[in-house]
Amino acid sequence: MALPHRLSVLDAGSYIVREGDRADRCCVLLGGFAYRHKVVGSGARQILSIHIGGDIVDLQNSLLGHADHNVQTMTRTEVALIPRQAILDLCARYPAIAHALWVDTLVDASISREWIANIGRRTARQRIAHLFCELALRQESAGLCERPHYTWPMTQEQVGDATGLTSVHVNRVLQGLRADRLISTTKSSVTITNWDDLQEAGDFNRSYLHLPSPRGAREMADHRSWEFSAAKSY
Amino acid sequence: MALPHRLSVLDAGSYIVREGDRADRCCVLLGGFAYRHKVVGSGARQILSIHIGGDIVDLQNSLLGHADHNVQTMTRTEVALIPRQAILDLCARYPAIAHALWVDTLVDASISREWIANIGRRTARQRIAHLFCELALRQESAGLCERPHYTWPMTQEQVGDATGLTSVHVNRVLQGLRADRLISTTKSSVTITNWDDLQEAGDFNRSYLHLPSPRGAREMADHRSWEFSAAKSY
DNA sequence: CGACGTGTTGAAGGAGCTCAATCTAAGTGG
DNA sequence: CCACTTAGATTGAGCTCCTTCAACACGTCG
Repeated sequence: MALPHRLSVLDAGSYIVREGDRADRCCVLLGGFAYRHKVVGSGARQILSIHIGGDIVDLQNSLLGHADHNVQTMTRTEVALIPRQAILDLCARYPAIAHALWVDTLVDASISREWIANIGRRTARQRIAHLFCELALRQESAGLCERPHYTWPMTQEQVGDATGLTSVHVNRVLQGLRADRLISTTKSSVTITNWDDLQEAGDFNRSYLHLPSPRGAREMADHRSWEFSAAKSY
Repeated sequence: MALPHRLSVLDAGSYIVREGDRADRCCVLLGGFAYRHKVVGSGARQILSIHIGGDIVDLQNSLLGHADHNVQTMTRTEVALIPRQAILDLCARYPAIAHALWVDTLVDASISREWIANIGRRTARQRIAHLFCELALRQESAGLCERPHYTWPMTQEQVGDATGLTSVHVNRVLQGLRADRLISTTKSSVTITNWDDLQEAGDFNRSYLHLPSPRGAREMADHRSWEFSAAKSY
């Protein structure tokens, strides 16, 4: 909050960044949901990632200079817009923060890789179940929801655009998941009735999210050793 | 070369990193080709990215602490292995290098995003044509090849694993591309007979690669301004 | 109340898959 | 230098998962 920033509330469907934009500010999602997407030549849309409160949605664009994809809100959202230069200065002044932000973008990249595998090599049912697991676990880990109830902001068409399917097929697969009592849905929420089976159905393994876990303690130690080295240098 | 490192020559098919490994060193590809991949529950493999001489193939893993995917050589390669801590120290001492490496991983992430769109929303023919364009352009830009002849280290099965297709279907699509005189292939090379048409066939737009271009001068200026800010802080 | 966004359903078709056989070229050992 | 092996490329036939197109249902909101 000490950084210069501007708070803003956006309606669902607003564009935060458009492909090709020169990125002069960086957007942090304070509440609500947003997603990144690209539009291919045929006009079809591919959703690249989904973002929840707390996510930095376009640090990538800020650092690369111009946006290579769109960022759009999925629900009404509250965002903080931070000038690009403020982020750069912050990173220059506090190497440990730079490191933390770097790691944040690396986790983001890890999620992208999992999505490549998800879309490239899994069945429609697996892809959709996997998406449910990911979003639920991330919300839970961010302290936004509690097992087994989660916010589900996506339309079936958006699920299709995220998984490389059509909305019609998504509808049929969802019926299957409901019939098998893995999930139950309302307008804008999901209940994961059976976590174990849903994970199994989605071939889901949380490790790619790099969330804190029993192994967290060791990673923490690593980071500390890095700060130490940094301190040595000055 | 001033960093501590160990040079090594690896046969085709060697694993550089395995999923789950604790990453204590970072691998730079000096020559040859390598690829990242994941294996999903069904046993199918998805290739996540392809790497050429000069690429840093597992900076991500080094910084995240443990590998979330495999890295394997595609041809005989020469690599330099650098201790993880040496990279961290280097970053702590020279913020501008840290920034450059960060940007390198961001470009990597941008390529992953394009792959998501490629696999999720393009036809088999588009996906494969797109892959040809990407690899050719990256080789050219790295000064490894000259238009219109490129090294092509991939088997048809690997092309399938990269594009989410089967090798049988890749074979048929390749026949189509050859018949349309977009490419011609030998054992381990491609000639792109018609760049314009291949780009068109692959719905390819180079911007996601963030290569130097007419707009490069301006980006350079941005980086310099960042260094200035960094200098100010000390 | 009508319009619109979203979810649901049916029927038909096709892009890409599976399985299995065959072909080719480049080793490899004797 | 040749028989043998093997990895990869090629081909055919049948099938299926998912798409396409089109209609309809339902709730919300101005």
